[in-house]
Amino acid sequence: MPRMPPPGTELELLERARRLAGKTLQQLAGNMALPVPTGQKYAKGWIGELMERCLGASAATLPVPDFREIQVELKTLPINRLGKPRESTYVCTVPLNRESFTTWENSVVRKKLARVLWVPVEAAPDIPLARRRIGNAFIWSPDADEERLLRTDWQELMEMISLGELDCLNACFGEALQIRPKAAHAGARTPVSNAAGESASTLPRGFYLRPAFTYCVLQRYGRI
DNA sequence: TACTGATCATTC
DNA sequence: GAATGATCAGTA
Repeated sequence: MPRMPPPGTELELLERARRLAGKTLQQLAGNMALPVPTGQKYAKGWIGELMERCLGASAATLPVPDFREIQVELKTLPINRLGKPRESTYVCTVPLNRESFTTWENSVVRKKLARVLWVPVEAAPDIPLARRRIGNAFIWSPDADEERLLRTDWQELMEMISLGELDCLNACFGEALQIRPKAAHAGARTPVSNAAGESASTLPRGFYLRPAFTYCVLQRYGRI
């Protein structure tokens, strides 16, 4: 499987990403000698994996930043014809064990979002996967307002979990950050410690950034 | 049309 | 089974 070596610096990563701007997924896959999937229902995550290979991400499947050498996380962002994100952005799984409860400063969400390479990708439903183009990538860190928003949401959501209110926690909570199921199917279960400290099991959840938040990031930093 | 809850592929 | 990468699809 072809894969670029990891970038040594942020600048090198950014230059690599910028060279991909305007290219189609077909062109990129062709360079890497990979087939473009047919049928988008079965291609979830393919664009992300393609970009990892093209840019030299090194930490696939590990709960650490994609570019571990320079501590940068890679996120592709599907953009519709209006330049708005078409989907929410998955951040990480939600810790449900008391042992993993921590402060915002030490949270995985904050670590993952501290430094992100956003790669906008054209994603109108009527454009076939092969013809979708890569946009102008940029490296982002939350500014004071964004960080405050994320911290407030994170603290509210984690407080509900630590109070044992997981059952009434749905995707409606959180202004920028929300919690939604993150599982192979609705029957999946993961261990959870409840309010009484007893162990139980529940559907695995993930933290996601709402499209409205990533849209603001796009407007502050980027353009397609 | 946007949003929530559900789901799909791959890898370890 | 659980982590990664996400998008699908029903419905409000």
